[in-house]
Amino acid sequence: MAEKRTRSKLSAPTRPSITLPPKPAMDGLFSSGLGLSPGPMTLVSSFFSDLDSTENRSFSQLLASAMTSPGARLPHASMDGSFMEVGFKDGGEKSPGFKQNRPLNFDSPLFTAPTGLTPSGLLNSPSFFCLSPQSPFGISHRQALAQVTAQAALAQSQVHPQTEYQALTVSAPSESLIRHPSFTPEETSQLMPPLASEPQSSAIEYSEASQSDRKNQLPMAVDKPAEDGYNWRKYGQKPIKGCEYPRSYYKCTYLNCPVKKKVERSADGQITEIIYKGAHNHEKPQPNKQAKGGSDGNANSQANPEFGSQVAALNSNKLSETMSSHSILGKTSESTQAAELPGSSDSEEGCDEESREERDDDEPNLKRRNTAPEAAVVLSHKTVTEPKIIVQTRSEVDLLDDGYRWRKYGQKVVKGNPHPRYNGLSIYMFIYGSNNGVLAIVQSFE
DNA sequence: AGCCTTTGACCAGCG
DNA sequence: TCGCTGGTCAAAGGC
Repeated sequence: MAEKRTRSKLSAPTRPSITLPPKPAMDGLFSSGLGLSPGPMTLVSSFFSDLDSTENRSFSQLLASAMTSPGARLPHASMDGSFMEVGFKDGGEKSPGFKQNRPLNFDSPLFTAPTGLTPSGLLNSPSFFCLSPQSPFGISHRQALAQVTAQAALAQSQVHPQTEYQALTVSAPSESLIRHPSFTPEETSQLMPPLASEPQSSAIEYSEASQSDRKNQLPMAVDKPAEDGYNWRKYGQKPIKGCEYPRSYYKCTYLNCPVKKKVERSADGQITEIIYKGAHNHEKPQPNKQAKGGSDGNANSQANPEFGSQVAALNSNKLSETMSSHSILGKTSESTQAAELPGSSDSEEGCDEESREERDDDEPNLKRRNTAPEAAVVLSHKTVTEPKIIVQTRSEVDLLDDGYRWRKYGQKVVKGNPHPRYNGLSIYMFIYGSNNGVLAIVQSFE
């Protein structure tokens, strides 16, 4: 193959120079030295302002309407009141330059979120639309297990002093978690026992392991990736237009394992997105069987810039600063333009929160989460933004049928997505506990 | 020696 | 057809 290549073109493609293309104004916002990066739910709020360009509905209304949309049907359609316990403190602060920044009514107590982040930014974030609608992505079952474990540890930390929380945050995998369709509810619940009860062994294990890792990682190993339990080998990287850091490509090093992942970083070097593709066909390697370099799951992590940078960032930033949703950074204008903002047709029907709450009570089988979320964006007053994980599922049903509550609150059409029905990126809010939420971003394909 | 990252090149898809 | 971009390969070198 190499011969073939050498025979063909000799002219290497010109590497795109970083000439600062018209990046979304959001980027400027977040890198403008505000100090406090926007929180994930601010993204959400702005996203709805985009979705609904003709009406001035409140965020909760949008949530409610989206809730009843066909594409967002909840198999156990119900919402517990805890969802409403979370106050959305963002006053509708939006990113300048966003296409449509209609003010929203954020009086409705939906989320707690740091200010300055717009959901539109999330949806328009560079990485958000970098997904290829053609390839069937899917975070592997075991991968998700590992991530859930890690995220559980993170959640545990939320009840501890901030310093410890930060430490755990650093130790947590940079891959934040997302609801994964391959999880059975039983498995998930096993991993996520009630926070108030006994500590999660898995989480503790992870925490302990990562503590030792921290000792090695924090001071020096800036480039070390975080752990997801698997060994990865970097097989390529590509510069991203307008982004200082390239996108990196990793393969699972297990023999014949097809799993790959892409890692993208924001302009400040923090991981913005991790996209898994495929499912592992093997057990997660034992810690002592993982390649040296170790617990981070990236066997040879001596120079892995993506993960370590986040560690460094988390280590150097104050907690409030780490709340920034770097998952929205680094977007190129092109990829932003690649997505349109249709009025979410399935958000038309209204559905009030109260009725959902009632349904929730009628759905004893619906799992109620009191523990850490396992998704990309964790919302609470001690939220730390993790890089966004995007999972491509076969359809939204895969997500919605996993036994947990998901509320669809947004959808965007992805250009060229052939999926006849789910032709866009869907965003789900996972409802659990009292003051946390999980953001799941699903791209349908087929 | 083995496994990794780096890096330039190749290929396909798309507009 | 051309240029751009995403994804991948594989040689080279490092640890």
